[in-house]
Amino acid sequence: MKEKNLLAELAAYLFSNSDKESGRTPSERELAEHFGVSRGQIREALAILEAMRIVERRAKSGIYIDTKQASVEALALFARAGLPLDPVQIYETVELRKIHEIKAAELACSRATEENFERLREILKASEERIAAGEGLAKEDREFHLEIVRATKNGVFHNICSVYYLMGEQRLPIYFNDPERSVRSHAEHIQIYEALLRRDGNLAQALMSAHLQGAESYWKGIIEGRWVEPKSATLEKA
Amino acid sequence: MKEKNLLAELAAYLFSNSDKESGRTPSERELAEHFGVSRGQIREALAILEAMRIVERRAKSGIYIDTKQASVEALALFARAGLPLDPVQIYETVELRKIHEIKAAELACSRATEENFERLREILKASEERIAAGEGLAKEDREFHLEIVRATKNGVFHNICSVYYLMGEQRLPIYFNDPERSVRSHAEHIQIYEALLRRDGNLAQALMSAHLQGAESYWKGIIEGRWVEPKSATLEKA
DNA sequence: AGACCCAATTGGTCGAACCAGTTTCGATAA
DNA sequence: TTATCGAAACTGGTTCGACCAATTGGGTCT
Repeated sequence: MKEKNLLAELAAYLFSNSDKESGRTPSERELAEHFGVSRGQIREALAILEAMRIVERRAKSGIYIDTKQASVEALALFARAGLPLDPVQIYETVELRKIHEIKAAELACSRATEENFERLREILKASEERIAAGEGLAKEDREFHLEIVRATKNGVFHNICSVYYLMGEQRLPIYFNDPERSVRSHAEHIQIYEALLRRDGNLAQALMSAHLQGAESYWKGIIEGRWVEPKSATLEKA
Repeated sequence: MKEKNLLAELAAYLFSNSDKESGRTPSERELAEHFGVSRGQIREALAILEAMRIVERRAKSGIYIDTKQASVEALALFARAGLPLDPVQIYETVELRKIHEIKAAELACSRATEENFERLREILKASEERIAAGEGLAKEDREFHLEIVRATKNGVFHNICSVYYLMGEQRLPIYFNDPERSVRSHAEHIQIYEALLRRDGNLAQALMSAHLQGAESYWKGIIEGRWVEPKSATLEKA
């Protein structure tokens, strides 16, 4: 088994192998030896981690990590890398989604073009097929919601959403494990699509709000006690 | 004069010195020679640029840049590095701010703690002093708005806002060049603060909405023709 | 004109070396 | 015993040179 993702492994290693007091981590040379790669490789990964504000490299001193705070970029990275996320942070992203998407639905009503509607139809069709096959629709759900953001024609908006949507990526499949949930979501998506098509801003907002309420309650329930571990068993209770 | 920020210079260089068709940039060895640094240095910078999705390194082929799209992380980086931002993107961030902060004001009404109010008072006091000194309040403005987001107690929300607030950082001083604008902003900040203190969510929302409308109109005016260049004269007309 | 082949180029990786501050720890002095 | 000081080990920062294998591009042969 080759190490596909040095970045993720390194980040995880640094988190667990750092001095709890100072945050000081093993040296570049030690890390290089531990991972069986050259120092250059380690430095490249550390440069990225530093740019993401995850670690701080102090010349002639050492590498320091602040385990208490994680930046957005860090969260996005972790999602990409498949590292576990704090359930509280997941809930927070859902709350943020609500803020974004309710407004996005309204804006999309006045700005969506035929291209957007075309994409939405494609996504809904794919969703239908997936449900017919008895599968959950994690991927299609994300695409549907992102396309609505895209329809606002605000590039920065879309970029930001793309980044933090990745955060929920690994948890989404669990949410859609329940087939009934997929069916209900799909039905709501269709309603939202129709509201957009009718350019009915108020209705679209209301539908989106109700649609997201489900997910919010779900995650809220999880952080309030009944936390279910998906696959990996190496998650701290935080 | 030493090159303080290789990353920014490299990014700028790659943008201008890439093949318009394929997006292919000079090789690592050429870049190293051009900037007078070792290949390792270039590779480190390229690793960051790649993590930020600004460039793509294809093994045994070359480095490619997609000048058409820039990710959020790229925007944040550019803001940090002091590179010019597309005025359209600035307007888009202002629109996004409206979405975020109106809701943030509402949430803050129910979640703000004494610590938040304390900070807000400090910021308002600093604003007053700055205005009394006849200066614009760029920094205090950002701090005021960020503190409200912080009062929502949603860490992810705060992180994301911190990131893209950096984008407007360089333009903000221009906005507040007009002393009258600083005075008006400050007065509105006080109103918002009082609404938060009274926990009046509806009022806080309304005030925030009106407050941000000014900035939105301002930037909208700029992207619609009358674009004023601040200091640097090396901005492409895009 | 088209198919083919080979040599130059390129990113990926490694290791050794040197520099100049920082840490660490043991020896020395109080 | 405790505090202080100094030297050695360690650390990140940076450079150079080398090798690999796949891609690329130009030239050649058919």
